[in-house]
Amino acid sequence: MIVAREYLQSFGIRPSVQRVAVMHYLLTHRTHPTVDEIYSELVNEIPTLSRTTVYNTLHLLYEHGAILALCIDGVNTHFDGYTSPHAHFRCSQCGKIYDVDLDDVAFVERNTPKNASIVTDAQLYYKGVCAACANKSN
Amino acid sequence: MIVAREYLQSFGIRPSVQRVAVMHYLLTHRTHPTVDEIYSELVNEIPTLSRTTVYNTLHLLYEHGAILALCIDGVNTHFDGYTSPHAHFRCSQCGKIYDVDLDDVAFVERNTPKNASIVTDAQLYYKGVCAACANKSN
DNA sequence: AGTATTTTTGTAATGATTTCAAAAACGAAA
DNA sequence: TTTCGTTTTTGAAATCATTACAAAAATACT
Repeated sequence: MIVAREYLQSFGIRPSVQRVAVMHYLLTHRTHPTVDEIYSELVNEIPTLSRTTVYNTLHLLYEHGAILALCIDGVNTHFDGYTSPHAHFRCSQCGKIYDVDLDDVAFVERNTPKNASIVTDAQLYYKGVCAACANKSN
Repeated sequence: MIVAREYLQSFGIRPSVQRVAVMHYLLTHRTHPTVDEIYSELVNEIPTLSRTTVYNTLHLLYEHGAILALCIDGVNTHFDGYTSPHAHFRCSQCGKIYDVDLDDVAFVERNTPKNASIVTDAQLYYKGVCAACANKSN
């Protein structure tokens, strides 16, 4: 948790118990969880935790650039504590979201829209069926 | 409308009045509209049109690969009748979604996830503030 | 025409997210 | 450490996009 606390402070975010817990969860779980997945886990260690606080916190972290927000399945927003440039792949069968390495990390930046005055975010995602699910259904 | 009708048939989609109207709208409006924007326009020419039909139709068109579905603002799904490889840029100020050309169209395909058995869709999007909005607020 | 199939429609339900105001926690100053 | 102002958290209620569903309408087939 010490890491999460300092990480938050490096973004100028006050490290409340709830914020540290959310940030810590994202730094230690590379599963791209939803609000509800985060809430359901953390409410065990913080019984008074409110879903709204999780929403508020994720919003705050996102605004400060401390986490990524993935709009990929059209239903839930998924969150990622790993902010280095990479893409995502969502399996429509199992719903898992995988990280995808890029052969040319500068590509996204190089193609920044010409009419953009500020760019705050860029995401590349793939959808399909993962190898694990393809094997199962054979 | 003749173009939309034939376009649908080329995907093996039965060209009902409603489907042709939706497809025609997307082929003639490069604005990445939402379900509601499409519905509100088309209900003028098809007074009995139902929102559910627009949902059904867009779903069908998407499943057949006739249109793109953009999950970019976390609230509404936006649709695009222009399916050639390109990225998108959403201005968080005005909400407009712009098309973005890519300097290397093969990039996305080249970085297809290694653990993907099937890839059905790939999207690259940017978020930020467009030049038009940046000028206004100065 | 008559029947089976597909498509459309409208209403009701679902469920993620936001709103909002009160309560609690925190920080600074004395 | 008390007090006061500010920030944060909380929970209930509201919002709103999307889905479920079953009846009605349109279409295809014989």
